[in-house]
Amino acid sequence: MKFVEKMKCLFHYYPKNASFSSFFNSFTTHQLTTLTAFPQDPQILLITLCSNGQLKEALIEMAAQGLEMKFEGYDMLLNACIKRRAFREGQRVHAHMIKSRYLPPLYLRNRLIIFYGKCDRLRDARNVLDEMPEKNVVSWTAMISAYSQRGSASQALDLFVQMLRSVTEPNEFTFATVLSSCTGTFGFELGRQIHSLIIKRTLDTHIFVGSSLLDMYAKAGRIHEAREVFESLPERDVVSCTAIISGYAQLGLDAEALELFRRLNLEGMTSNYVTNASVLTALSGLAALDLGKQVHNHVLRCNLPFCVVLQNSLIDMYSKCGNLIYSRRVFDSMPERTVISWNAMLVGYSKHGMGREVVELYELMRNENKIKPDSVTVLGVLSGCSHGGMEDVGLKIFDEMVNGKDGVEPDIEHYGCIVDLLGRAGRVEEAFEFIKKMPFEPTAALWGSLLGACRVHSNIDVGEFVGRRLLEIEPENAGNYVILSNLYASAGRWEDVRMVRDLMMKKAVKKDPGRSWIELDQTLHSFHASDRSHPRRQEVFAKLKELSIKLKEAGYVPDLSCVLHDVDEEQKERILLGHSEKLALTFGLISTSDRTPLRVIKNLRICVDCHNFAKFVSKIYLREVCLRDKNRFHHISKGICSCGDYW
DNA sequence: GTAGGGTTAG
Repeated sequence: MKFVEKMKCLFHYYPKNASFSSFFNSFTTHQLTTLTAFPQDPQILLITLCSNGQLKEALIEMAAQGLEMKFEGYDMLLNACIKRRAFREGQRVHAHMIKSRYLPPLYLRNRLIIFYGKCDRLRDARNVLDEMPEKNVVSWTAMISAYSQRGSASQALDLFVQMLRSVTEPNEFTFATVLSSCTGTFGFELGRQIHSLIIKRTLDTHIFVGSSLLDMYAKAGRIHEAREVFESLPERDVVSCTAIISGYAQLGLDAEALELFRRLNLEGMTSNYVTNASVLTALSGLAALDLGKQVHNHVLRCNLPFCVVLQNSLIDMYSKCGNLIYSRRVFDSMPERTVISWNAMLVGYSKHGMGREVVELYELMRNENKIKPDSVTVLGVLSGCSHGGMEDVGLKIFDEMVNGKDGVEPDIEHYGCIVDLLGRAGRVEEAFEFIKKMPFEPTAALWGSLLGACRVHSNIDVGEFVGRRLLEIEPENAGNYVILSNLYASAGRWEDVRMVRDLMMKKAVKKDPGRSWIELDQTLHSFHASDRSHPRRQEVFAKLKELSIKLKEAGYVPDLSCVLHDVDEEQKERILLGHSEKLALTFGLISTSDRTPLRVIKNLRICVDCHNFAKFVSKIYLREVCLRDKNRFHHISKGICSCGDYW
């Protein structure tokens, strides 16, 4: 009894504006259990019930206490509801306050905002804020945070601006929160102004504010500014390090992300699952399978919590490194999956041209009926049907989507998949009609996909129309000129071939430099066209010469139409032989033992000649070649490619 | 009491 008396005394003197829950959390479970064994002060009973997680009983007690309910009781109840995200229960507590005409102090109103925010009830949270006779920095920040975490960036920014006009000054919590909503053109402009404000208050080296700031710059594509903020931080922690690594990775600066990850590890950075998920994104981009496996091992060894996000990253990494068996193994082992897990697996099959597996998995997803498909799901399925030669299934799924069966709103990308699908199947005219009837303005990418189909199926009428249209709306894209010129060449229209080439020279079209690479023993060997920088370049070029002769004897004919430079044939052949994917492939041949499969990655689409070259290599040297280009995987074996020569 | 980084697609 002594203990109970002592506690009652403590309650009495406990400061009224302080959190009661924190006071009570300092008691051990044993002490709390002891308490329940004694005749109760109603207030103590309520507190004990909340601490034991007996929310239902606590609500009954609240009803019984009626007008006697006090600050401490409400505080405990709300605290329990926030912890458990118990919306209905919390709502009853709020209703009880109103019914008893209890006027909650500022602190409790703030707790209500936090409670509603965590339960996704933004409208309710906002009502509490709007009805407050006075607000402090916590009230504003809690509401801004609620908006920002629910993805309502513009509302978060609006409220922040409103706060600046009020008497309350933002603090480091507010800045760290609001910066995470500074995305898009407008958000970024405001973010810059906030940055100046932060500098004025010498808050720019605050670790929370700083990481939020650097993340904002990175997401706006300003990686140098992000790096500057990162370097100016007086101390670093796992979040700021992860923010900068993921900044690089998300911009496709995979090598830089990896480099930084390695350096920070050497400096003693502790990584967590977010860091590892981010570095896996970079490794996916690089197709660095050995390094990816290393991260996987590391995660297992360190007993990092194996959360869905990390597993999703692993699925994606293995699939982008060409190892779908491993992807599926991770997928199958997951106790819980999100829509992203399904999407990553579906997109994996799709990029490998495995249409049947895509459709099977999609059916499994729908039969399980646990996770709802989203826009990316359908995109993966449609493109999987297209790449996997399952036109009818794809069209059926698209129809269902348009009729609202999936609950997914079709957008221009989905229409693009159908254009691709029809074009691939040789139904070029139909694809053309489909575009004309779309409820969207066709994009350059969409016309581009139709132009590709026109070339493969030699449809000069549609192709000429589409090609000229494309040169108008996207004159800087070299790829369009190449395809149109190929199309004219296939029809023997040499005048037009010359015209397209001249036009291309005149418009000074810059082409993305092609790059290919191959991973050997955890090292990436990268090549660009006619690259002479690799330490083993002489061996590579010697082998390439040998290959050229050997392959020609076997029937390989260089496709000179892939070279648009106005040079003689001999030189064209030399240019063609210097393509980066041929260099990487040749390097793989001389650096690995017989029959080892070769995995080559190219940053752009593979050219027709290199594709053909790889097919001959696979046949003559009995090698399996797995080639990842910008669009998809090519599994080449015994002279045959999984893409069916259409990509 | 309020705070920063993450996974698919493009």
